[in-house]
Order: sequence, then structure tokens, then C-alpha cells
Amino acid sequence: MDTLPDDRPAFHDGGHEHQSCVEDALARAEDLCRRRGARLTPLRRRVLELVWGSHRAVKAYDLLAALDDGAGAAKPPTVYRALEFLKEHGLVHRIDSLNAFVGCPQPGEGHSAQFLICGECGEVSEMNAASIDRAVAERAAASGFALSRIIIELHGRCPRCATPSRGI
Amino acid sequence: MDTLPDDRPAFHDGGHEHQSCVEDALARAEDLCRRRGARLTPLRRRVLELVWGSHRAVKAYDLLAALDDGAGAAKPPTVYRALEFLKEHGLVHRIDSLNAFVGCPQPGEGHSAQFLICGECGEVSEMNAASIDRAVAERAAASGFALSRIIIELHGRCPRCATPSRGI
DNA sequence: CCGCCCGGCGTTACAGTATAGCAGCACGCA
DNA sequence: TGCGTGCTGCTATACTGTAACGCCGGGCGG
Repeated sequence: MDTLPDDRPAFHDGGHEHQSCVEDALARAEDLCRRRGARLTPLRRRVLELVWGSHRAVKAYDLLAALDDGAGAAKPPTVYRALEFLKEHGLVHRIDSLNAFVGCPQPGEGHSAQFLICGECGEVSEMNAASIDRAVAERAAASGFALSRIIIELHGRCPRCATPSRGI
Repeated sequence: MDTLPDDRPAFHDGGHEHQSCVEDALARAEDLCRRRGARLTPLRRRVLELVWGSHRAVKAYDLLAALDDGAGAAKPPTVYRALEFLKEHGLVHRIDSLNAFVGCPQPGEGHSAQFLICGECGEVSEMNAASIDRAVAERAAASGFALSRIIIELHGRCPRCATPSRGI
């Protein structure tokens, strides 16, 4: 068994240039879909863009409301279908403990994913800790359990929210 | 850091004497509530018994239907309140990825819990692998993340379902 | 004993999450 | 041209969960 190094989860400071996060994510998505022959339609692209509107997990019905361009309100299946497509291609993840969705910063790779969810600011950060996956796979195998999907969602406070800010 | 041993998850064979699982669980619950001064009312006891009706995760609305004794149908808040009480006392766990509830075999201890969920037979088994918790806590700490709750839900096939039975 | 409080339960009503199933439309292709 | 396929839109409905109010019974101080 090779020992992959663990990735570092990236939390973002309040002042980071978020527009570039969005643009990069969309560019990665365009690229991945082109390579796979999948169709990143305007609707799907828009939903992905909305999911990337923040580093927090976004609820489907909030997307629905955001899609509503003033005229006809979008209907649930519209957004759920777009999310389904994005999930299938690893462009977004669903956070089960929040019933919400978050953009995947490294789409396309069969990566392990553990989510760090800040209960204060709501930011969700994806880790890729191979060491955790190994520990899990090892224990599952020891029980004779044939593992197919690993859900790890960690709630707590992100570094910025956990550290009392100067001034308090 | 002391190195706790990992527990073994217990899967049950089809023919096990389930009635004793239920009775044991209820006895543990009675005992725990007595020690804590918490009130295991008839309703709460009945909900716990229903949750323990199988080793699968049970949906709130299925409990609701099961509570319906023919006369007046039970209403959602009834069962959700009972589940809330049982969760608070660690007598049941909620499986977020299933929107369902499962009885806890070791209530009362601040244990780590990882759930092995069989997609075939539906059985849910709780592991208590301290090694996994340690790996998770370590990585969270390395990221400066203040961990408060660890959700680990593993989907796959239980040993019985993963092993092709004689006869096929 | 009486009155009060409080926890548990019941009810109504509603909010939030998700899917089934069918119709129309655009596009590529035989 | 005609057809199939994939995307989108719609209606309708199912499923999951909570807010808010009121009743009731039991404990407890007066």
C-alpha cells in the first residue's frame, strides 16, 4: 500500500479575491466536461456558478430562488437535475448532514473527501486525507465489510472562527 | 495519547434471537434513564422499541405509522420529540445519509461511532474504532479546526451480503 | 387543600426537501 | 424528412421536519 501524503484543507480569509475561485472552478468544469464529452449547459453552468458563490454549502431551494430571474420561478426538478449532473461528474458534493451542496475544488479525480464544516461562519472545506481513508478502509475490511462510499463530515469551528479575534 | 483498542462491529445473522436484542436495549435504556433521572415514558419506550425492531435504520414516518394503533393517527411532532429525547440520551443515532434512526447498542458512553450501512439488506452496524477517531482528530487539529462532531457513515455491503451464499 | 409551575403530549398548520411522470423543444443523424 | 436522444419545463405529490399553542397531570410551596 503506497502512502499518499495528506492534502491540506484550504480555508479562505474574508478578503480573498473570490471571483477568481469561481472563475477557476468554472474553467475546471468546462475543461473536465469537454474531455468527457459531457454537456455543461448554460443552466448547469449557472447552477455551478451559484454553488461557488460562496465557500459555504448551498441549499437546493436557495439555488432555486437565485435562479429565479424575476419572471418565471424555477421549479425544483430544474435545480435538482442540474445538481444531479454536477454530482455525477464530481463537480459538487452533497453534504448530507446539511442537506446542502458545495463545489468540489478538485473535480474529476476519485479522491477521498472529508468535509470540515464551520458551525459559525458556515464555511465548508474539503480535505483529502488519505491517512483517514486508509484507517477507515482497514477497519471496514477487518469487519468483512465491502466498502463502497465513505461519508465523513466534521463539524466544528474553522481556524478563523476558533481563534478569538484581536479586539474581543 | 493512550491507544484505545478498536471495537468490533457486530453484524447479526438472519436467525439470531432478536427479541433479546430488543429486551436488552430496553433494559439498558431503563437503567440509564433511572441513573440520570430522565423519564423514559411509555411513548418514548415504545418508540425506542420500534427503532430496535430491526437492525436497520428506521424512518421517522415509518415509526409514525407503526405508532398508529388503529384509532387516532400519531402526528409527526410526537415521534420527533421522542426521537429527540432518545438522541439526547444517546439511545438512538440519526443516520444523516439516510434520514433515519438506529438504536445505539452502547448508550451513555461518549463513544466515537462509525456506521457501516449495508445497501443490500439495510443493516446498520456501529463501530467504535478509536483509531479512526484519532486519525480524524489529528488531521483536524493540523488544520487548526476545532472539532465538535464527527459524522462517519460508511456505505457498502455487510459480510453476509458481500459473500455469495452457497447455492447461487 | 389550593394554586402554581412545568414537563410531556396532542393538534393544527406550515416549512423545507425531493422525486415521478409527462410534454415540448433542439439537435444530430439516418 | 423523419426519428431518436438529451435537456428543460411543468404539474403534482411524496417525504422530512418544525413552530406554536393548548391541555393535562403531577410535584411542590403556600
